[in-house]
Amino acid sequence: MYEELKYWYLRDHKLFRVLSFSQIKQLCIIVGFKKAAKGEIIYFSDSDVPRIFLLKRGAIKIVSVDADGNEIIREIIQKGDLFGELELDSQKSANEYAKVLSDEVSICSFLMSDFEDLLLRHPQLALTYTKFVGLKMKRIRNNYTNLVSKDAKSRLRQFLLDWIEKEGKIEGDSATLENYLTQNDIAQIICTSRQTAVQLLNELESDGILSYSRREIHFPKLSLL
Amino acid sequence: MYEELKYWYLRDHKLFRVLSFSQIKQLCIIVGFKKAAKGEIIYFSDSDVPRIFLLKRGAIKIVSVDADGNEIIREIIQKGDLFGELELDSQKSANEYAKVLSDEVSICSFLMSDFEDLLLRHPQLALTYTKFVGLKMKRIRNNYTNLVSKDAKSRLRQFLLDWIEKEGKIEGDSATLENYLTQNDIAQIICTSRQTAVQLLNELESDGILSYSRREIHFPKLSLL
DNA sequence: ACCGAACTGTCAGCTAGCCGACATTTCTGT
DNA sequence: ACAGAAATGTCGGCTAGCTGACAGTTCGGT
Repeated sequence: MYEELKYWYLRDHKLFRVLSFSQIKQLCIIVGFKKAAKGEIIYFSDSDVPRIFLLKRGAIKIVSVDADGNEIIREIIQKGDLFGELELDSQKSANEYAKVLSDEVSICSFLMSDFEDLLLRHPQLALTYTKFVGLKMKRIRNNYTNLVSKDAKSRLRQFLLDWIEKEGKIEGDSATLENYLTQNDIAQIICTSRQTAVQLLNELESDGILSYSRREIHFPKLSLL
Repeated sequence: MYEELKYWYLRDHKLFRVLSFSQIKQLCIIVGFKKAAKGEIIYFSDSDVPRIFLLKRGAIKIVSVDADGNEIIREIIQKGDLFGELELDSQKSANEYAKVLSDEVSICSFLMSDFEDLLLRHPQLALTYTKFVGLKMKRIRNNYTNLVSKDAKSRLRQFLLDWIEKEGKIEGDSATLENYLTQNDIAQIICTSRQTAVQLLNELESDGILSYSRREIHFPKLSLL
């Protein structure tokens, strides 16, 4: 992989903004790079050394298999997100893997040990990283609260709002999402059954709040959501 | 506050173990210290500067008030735990406060800015702290998973096991917990109603798994849980 | 020793949402 | 172009657990 490319991959991630131009150039911690197509499964926990991944393009879901063999969605990773053992504790969670959702993804990775060294050499980066992880924690905790105190419909609305905020193409008061999730995925994310999710989506549709298709979801009036 | 005391307060926290004897002595970042009795409410978010707190003795719960005015338990903080704006993002969560659960608590605090400086000067500490926050995130995520996939009874069992692991006096195959929680608290922690929690506790009691009283919970045979 | 407040215990009715079963539509590979 | 697979829709029965209502118990303060 060209040094030049590595540079850019790190450069435009907000985590590394605290580093100077030349510092980034010296990094060279990226060791892996791969592409994968829709539906492919990536076992990132079975590589012998712990890694941290950076999703450059597309979207994937992290799923784990419970005792009964059901897939449960742990997390949706989107363009620009870091994933893997962010906790830096190298203890691999068994039977967890990633599944590609969008048509194509690009992922690059670096070794956790390299990353740790980097944090040690750049305390400011370590601080930023901690805040980064903290933010993630906050988001998880928010979901948790929603799950407890809101019903399925509110959770769906909230999820859609979050999604729009992250990836929506907004034009005035309307917005469009490229829909790489199945209704089953959506159901799992908002922690409900597929049947309930379908029903809720259709309710929103007949209320004129959105129009749903396999390819995209359109919101004619954002303020309604 | 005596320097000597400050020293010891930090010294025996696992987070600061990476620092050398003399490094700790130089810290002096502790700026506040207070005691409080059962039932007292501590607003830690209204102090003008963001702080991080260390609970030296006792137990408290972090609660926040939702839109309808209900208290919801965010977190139980026990002896030795850090709390406050661990994410280091200084953005105060409105209407969140702490309530003392045990008979008495001792809390010391330091300024977030001091702590950040400290992390910058000691990269190794920053790394440890990051892992620390990461661990917390992992625990929250686990609860989340339990909430989704397990029923109330399993969640209660899991909670009791966790509690025993943290604070139980274990003797052979039996264990005892000092019970500073009301059944209402327990209910909220495992995300169910008080009535359901009562029922479940009584079920466990008539199964001979535990004996519950306001003061303590005793488990005659841990293996049953 | 007493009173009020907080906590604990129990019951019955109700409902959000799960689950299984099935029909229909859309996509994908050959 | 076609078959099979995957995704989407729809229905009705069922149940875990919520809610309200109330009674009994324990605790802390005066």
